[in-house]
Amino acid sequence: MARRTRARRGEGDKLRQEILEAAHALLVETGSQDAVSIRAIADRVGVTPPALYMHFPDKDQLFFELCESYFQNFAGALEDATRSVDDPVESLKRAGEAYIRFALENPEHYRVLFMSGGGTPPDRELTELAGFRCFMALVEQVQKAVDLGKFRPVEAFPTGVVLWASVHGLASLLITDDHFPWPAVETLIRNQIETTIGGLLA
Amino acid sequence: MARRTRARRGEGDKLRQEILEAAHALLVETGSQDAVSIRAIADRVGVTPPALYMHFPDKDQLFFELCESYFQNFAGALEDATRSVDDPVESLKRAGEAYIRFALENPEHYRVLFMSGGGTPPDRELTELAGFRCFMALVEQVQKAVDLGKFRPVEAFPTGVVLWASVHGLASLLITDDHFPWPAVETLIRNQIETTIGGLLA
DNA sequence: TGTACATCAGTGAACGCGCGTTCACTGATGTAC
DNA sequence: TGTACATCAGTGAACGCGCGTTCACTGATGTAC
Repeated sequence: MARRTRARRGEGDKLRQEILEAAHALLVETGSQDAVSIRAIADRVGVTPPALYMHFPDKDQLFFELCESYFQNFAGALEDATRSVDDPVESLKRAGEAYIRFALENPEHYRVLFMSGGGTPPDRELTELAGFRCFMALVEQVQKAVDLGKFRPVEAFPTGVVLWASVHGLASLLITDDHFPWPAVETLIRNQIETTIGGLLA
Repeated sequence: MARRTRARRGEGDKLRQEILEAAHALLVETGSQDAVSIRAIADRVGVTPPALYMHFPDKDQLFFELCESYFQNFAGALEDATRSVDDPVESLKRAGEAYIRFALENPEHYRVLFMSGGGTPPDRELTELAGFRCFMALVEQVQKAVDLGKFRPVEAFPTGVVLWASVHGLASLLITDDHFPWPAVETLIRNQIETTIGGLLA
């Protein structure tokens, strides 16, 4: 195990940051929160396991903070994709595309955020609250599309679920099934979004 | 730990069956293959852990057999739903509905079969081969719908992916997110299938 | 029918492993005089 | 400027745990004579 030079008085946050980065790297390598151990993180940073407890009360809290940052990335990606897009239908298409692309570019983040099932209690709350806000933005766009007469007069909330399920379905299948003979990803993304949106057009 | 009476000479299969049933029950309770230990299975059956090795070479093989039976149930449910349905569009709708219902009624089976990510090597092969056959049946129906002029002239294989992703998306979201304020499941299933199929109609 | 024996399903103890977390401690860093 | 001291980031050893798997064994079951 490589020794690291001890932090100066004010530099406690440096190790804290390194711990989060190491945890992130290991999560990417193993693909599962359970498979990343406190000991492995400490080893990666070059520190003994108890040192982590100077910065995090326990393992759950450590991963909770990691999730928090993942979710910010995710929400940011969606926002970037739809910023200054007025047409709600176009906005939904771009959000859907950005959603799937984020999942494919950050499969481990996506897995933790949306496919991890149980998860630890604090994680769940976070994902649910922040995720719910993202979802409601989607519902708003659906309502707008209905009001403008571009969509059939569907109920906005359940229709939001249809769209979410559609993009989540493609993203999670692609992440999970490595060996399936997938057609070109670009084609799949386009088909998925065009078909689903197409089913809603007036 | 409750003692069980030792099996008669020819009754080795009885314990074997009990082991599979206990493993299944524990999988349903914990929701994850990793969380079910050899020791817990043995305990549930009323036998010591090494006894399991009389019937299975290792833990992976045990769960592989479990998966195998799950997949038979799944494929059977799809077949039952589409038997003697001639119209390919109707067949696709029924298969989609049966798919989602199977997932919701057997969330642990579904999780193991389609959401478990890595999984053990033998499991993967099985799911991929048997799953691929189910998928190709779906693709056939799509092609038939195109040939009959009921669907737009889409490519059958990538369109099969759209349909699969759509039902998988709803099923896996419902299984994963217990706390989301889901509208009525019946509504969600209907919307998901009608919208996606609707996007393909000629 | 009665007894000696072979079979083999299941046992009990142990293996080495990695885990999250605790606790008393050390020793470089910074401070007060 | 030099020295004694307080701080506190990080250490080393240990805790109790559950895991999959192994191995020599036991003892009821069934068989051969």
